[in-house]
Amino acid sequence: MEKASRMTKQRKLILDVLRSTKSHPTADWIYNQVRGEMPNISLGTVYRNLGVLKEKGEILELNYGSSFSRYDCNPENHYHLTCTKCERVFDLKIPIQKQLVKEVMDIDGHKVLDHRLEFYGICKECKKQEVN
Amino acid sequence: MEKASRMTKQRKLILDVLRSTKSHPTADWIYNQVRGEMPNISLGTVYRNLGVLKEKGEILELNYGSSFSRYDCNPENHYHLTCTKCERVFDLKIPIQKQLVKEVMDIDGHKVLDHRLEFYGICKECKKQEVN
DNA sequence: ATATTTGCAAAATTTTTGCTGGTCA
DNA sequence: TGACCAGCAAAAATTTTGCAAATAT
Repeated sequence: MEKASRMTKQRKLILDVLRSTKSHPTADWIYNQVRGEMPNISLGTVYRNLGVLKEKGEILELNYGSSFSRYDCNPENHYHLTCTKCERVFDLKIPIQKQLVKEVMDIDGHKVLDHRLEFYGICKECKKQEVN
Repeated sequence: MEKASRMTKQRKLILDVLRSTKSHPTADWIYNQVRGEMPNISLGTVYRNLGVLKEKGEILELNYGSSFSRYDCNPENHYHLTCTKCERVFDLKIPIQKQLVKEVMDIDGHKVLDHRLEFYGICKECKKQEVN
């Protein structure tokens, strides 16, 4: 059975901060935000709580294409585009591609439990500023 | 214009080691393999060369779903399945999903230059050993 | 009451970098 | 010959962990 867990002030604050932004922040960014409200919180606590929240399925850890993780308050699988110009990560509206899972099972014979799809390119906003 | 680059003994050996395996090894694994042949090579050199080879488009760096990178001697985009049981990474045969790129451009309005698709699950071999 | 969590600091892990001398083309 | 590269070792960057005190339920 699942381990008990408490909703401490720290954990709640971390979750609130993550839910209050549309960006996909790093642990360090979250740490700095949270410190505004709770100056003595430690970075270790932030990491531990992000880990717990991830285990409970309340958030996602994104560690794609860089040496550090970003976190996402939306635990449902969805896809992202990382802008190579401004480095921001955007949620995409395109639907989950369920047929891919079937395809991998049929063609490659593995049992698929999960998948991640990440795009890289120039975001809508940076595109406007591009000279042709 | 592009920077010149030399095929040093070290760089060649690193590339050969990477090309000789179907696994998707870490820098440290490559380092240890290469040391068998060239005991004085340094880990820094391995990292530097993997970086150069990646820049030249000869290999891929895979940094998805873990805290460290793996490397792939096949520089063409292709998809992987990471087995959550044996931790191995498998190349998949399913074709590149070009329509996804168009979908992201049409639905989300970003300019897509590249994409990565990673699957997680139980590989063909581990599946056999599973009890039902 | 007590299992869980915190803050702190130290350590672990993975990767990068400065420097000086060596080497490929 | 001269830009590029190697080895070494130290540092950087990110994340994890041990411990004693505090806290949520």
